Amino acid sequence: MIQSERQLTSVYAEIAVDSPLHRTFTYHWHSDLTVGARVVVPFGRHNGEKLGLVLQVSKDKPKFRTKSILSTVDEEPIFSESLLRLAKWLSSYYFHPIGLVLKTMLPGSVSKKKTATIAPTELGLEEMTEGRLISQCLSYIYKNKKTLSRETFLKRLNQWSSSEAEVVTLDQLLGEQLVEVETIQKLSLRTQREKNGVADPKSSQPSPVTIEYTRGQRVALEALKTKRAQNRPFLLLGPTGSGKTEVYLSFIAHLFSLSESSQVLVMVPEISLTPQMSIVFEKRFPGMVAFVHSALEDSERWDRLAEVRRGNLRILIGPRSSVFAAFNSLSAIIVDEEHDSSYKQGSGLRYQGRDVAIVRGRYESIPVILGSATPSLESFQNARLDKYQLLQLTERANRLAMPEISILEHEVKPMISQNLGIALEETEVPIHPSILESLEENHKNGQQSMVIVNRRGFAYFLYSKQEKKAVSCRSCDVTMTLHKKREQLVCHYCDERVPLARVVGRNPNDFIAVGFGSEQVEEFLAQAIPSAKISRMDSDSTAKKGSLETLLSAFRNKKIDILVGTQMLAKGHDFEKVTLICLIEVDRMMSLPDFRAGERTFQLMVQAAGRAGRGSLPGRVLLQTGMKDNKVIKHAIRHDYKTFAEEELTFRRENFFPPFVKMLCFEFSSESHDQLSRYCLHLEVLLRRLFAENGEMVRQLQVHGPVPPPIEKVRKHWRRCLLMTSADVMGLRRFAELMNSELKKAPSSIKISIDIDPQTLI
DNA sequence: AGCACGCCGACT
DNA sequence: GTCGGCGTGCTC
Repeated sequence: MIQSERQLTSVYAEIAVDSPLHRTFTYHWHSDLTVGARVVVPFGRHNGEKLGLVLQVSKDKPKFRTKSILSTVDEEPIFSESLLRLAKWLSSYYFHPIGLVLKTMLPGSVSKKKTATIAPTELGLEEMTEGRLISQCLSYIYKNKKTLSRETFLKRLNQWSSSEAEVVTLDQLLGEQLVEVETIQKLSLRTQREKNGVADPKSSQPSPVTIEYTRGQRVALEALKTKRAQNRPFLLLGPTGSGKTEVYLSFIAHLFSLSESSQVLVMVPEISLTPQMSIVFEKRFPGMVAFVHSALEDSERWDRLAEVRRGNLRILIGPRSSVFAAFNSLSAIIVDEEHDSSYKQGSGLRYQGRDVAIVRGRYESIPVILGSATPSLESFQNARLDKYQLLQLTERANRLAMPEISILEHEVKPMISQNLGIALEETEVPIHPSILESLEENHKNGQQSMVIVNRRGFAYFLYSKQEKKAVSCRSCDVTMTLHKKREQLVCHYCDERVPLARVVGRNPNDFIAVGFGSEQVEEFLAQAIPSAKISRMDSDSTAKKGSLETLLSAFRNKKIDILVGTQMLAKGHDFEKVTLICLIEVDRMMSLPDFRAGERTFQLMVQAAGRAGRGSLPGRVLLQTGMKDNKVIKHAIRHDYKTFAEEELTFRRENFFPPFVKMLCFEFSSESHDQLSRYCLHLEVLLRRLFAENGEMVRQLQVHGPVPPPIEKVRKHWRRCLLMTSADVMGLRRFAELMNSELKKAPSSIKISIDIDPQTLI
């Protein structure tokens, strides 16, 4: 009877397992299963416990033998149907195993604890039956158990040793092979603590506001309200200060007025996750906002996301990973500063959060709004093609003119090549005298300034006159950056630190610090303008938890006169009192060997300029450059995004760059330079063969490489890149799939990863 | 990714 | 003779 009942209710489930395999597995279970819920399954020869996710349930018995699921975890699905669909899209689009995709989408769900257990060996078991002292010890420790955690084992060993006044050590027992150590992975899962189970959205209302909207804001809002169901993303193009945030807020309020339960996802760049952002939203939507960021503990993040999933919190503000959050009733996605590079994940599942947002919006039939003053050319082109609906804000909401950008030409000293052995002179910070003057004047007038330098540290590198070369990192093929205050040389790629004294030894005069970074500018300005309080904001000075907030509030409260920092400064912060922005050295950024160098420089300049004059006083921007005739710089100075974009698009079209072609990059890395270069030779043969065999597919395909990237070695791993571009998206994908299956045969010493739509070519 | 099986070099 | 290198294949 029981047997037949079991057979009646027995189900077979397609499970995505937490392992890097591009396939799913089938397990059985004795009662019904929920699609989208987590389960624990036995996996592999040793049936180790692994986390799985139910993708599909079927009553049909498969032809092969199946194992049974060990236990179910969630009663309610943790992934909705559309999120599962998104997971499958991610897996196929980014060539990433479905199990790992799901794991990435659910951060903090598993914490794998490795527990060491100690078990008696066969010899040990025999020994226990003997009467010797060591036998008594073993029997005492184990009593009736077969395995013990290392902890318990040691505790009992200690107890026995002290009571018997005989010391037996673990090493001794191991040495005599009476016991052995095993490590097992214990799966520990975070579950939903269902509070009442039912959604209980905070019944508070948006705070009433009276705002005088600009014409642009009114038009944009009207379009959002009337066309939100069109299933076409919006691109909200608006200069800094034109009131994009107000448009978001009003639109959200509108959505909330339509439905009591609707929720909104607001994606923001990692760096602008400052308290400021939360204050604006919290003020307008009190008690309705959940805020997640990378610094949160897993448990904290999990709890906040659970509140969103239940529908108790109605707005989620978070970085790129928040695009995976489960909602009770999601009704819109907003991607603020959509051009920002932090939307792209750099390792593992290398997704572009903005693109994923677009796909999710499509799957859930909800509007997606991309906002930026300087949209990515991909998005702008989509707007030109009417794939996105363009909404434009033209005037600044506070009626202030955009800050004027003035150029200060400075002599471009040729960058010293590290190995040429050219005699070097002591370098100094090449800050234009007028910049210094202006900073001083601005300070005297009681106003605040920012100086943006796009490199942290004190000096680019340390040059040894005697050896005629720069000090390099031993794990990476880059020079190490001098950090003077910490008296260290730091590798900005692997973070290795070497004390300065150890490098310089007894003859510091043999070394010259070349180039300058934020630290040196800070020091230089402190000397040049002693009356001003100068601080620095970069990833070094804000590494400690809470220090960013401290620095920001100090600056906002005018405890700091001049803030020196990296690009971090240019993004999103709204300081009312800043009236002068100095951009030092955008030239190097412009000269990077990447087709997006111009786009990035434009974005940095315009974003930085947008920081000035946000309050009642007009702002000013000083740009120090040796490239005053450069078109990108010219357009940036006039804040002329459209002309810049049109010209840049022409350049991209003519040179077969995105958005006119699709790009993907295979990355090969290995600790052995030899094996890597040998494998790359093999790759070339393989490529030639695949080209010969797939004429039609490769017609528009351009392959570059495999070549060593500009930085060939990182963390002791040598690298090669194989870049493929094509205007024929399907052809490119099919070829990549073909390549990918061939690459499965690669030796294990070669690590292979694929970057779809790479953002940097480095 | 792990993990085991399997086949060839330098050591007790 | 064996320990151990990493190539290869498998995971419901």
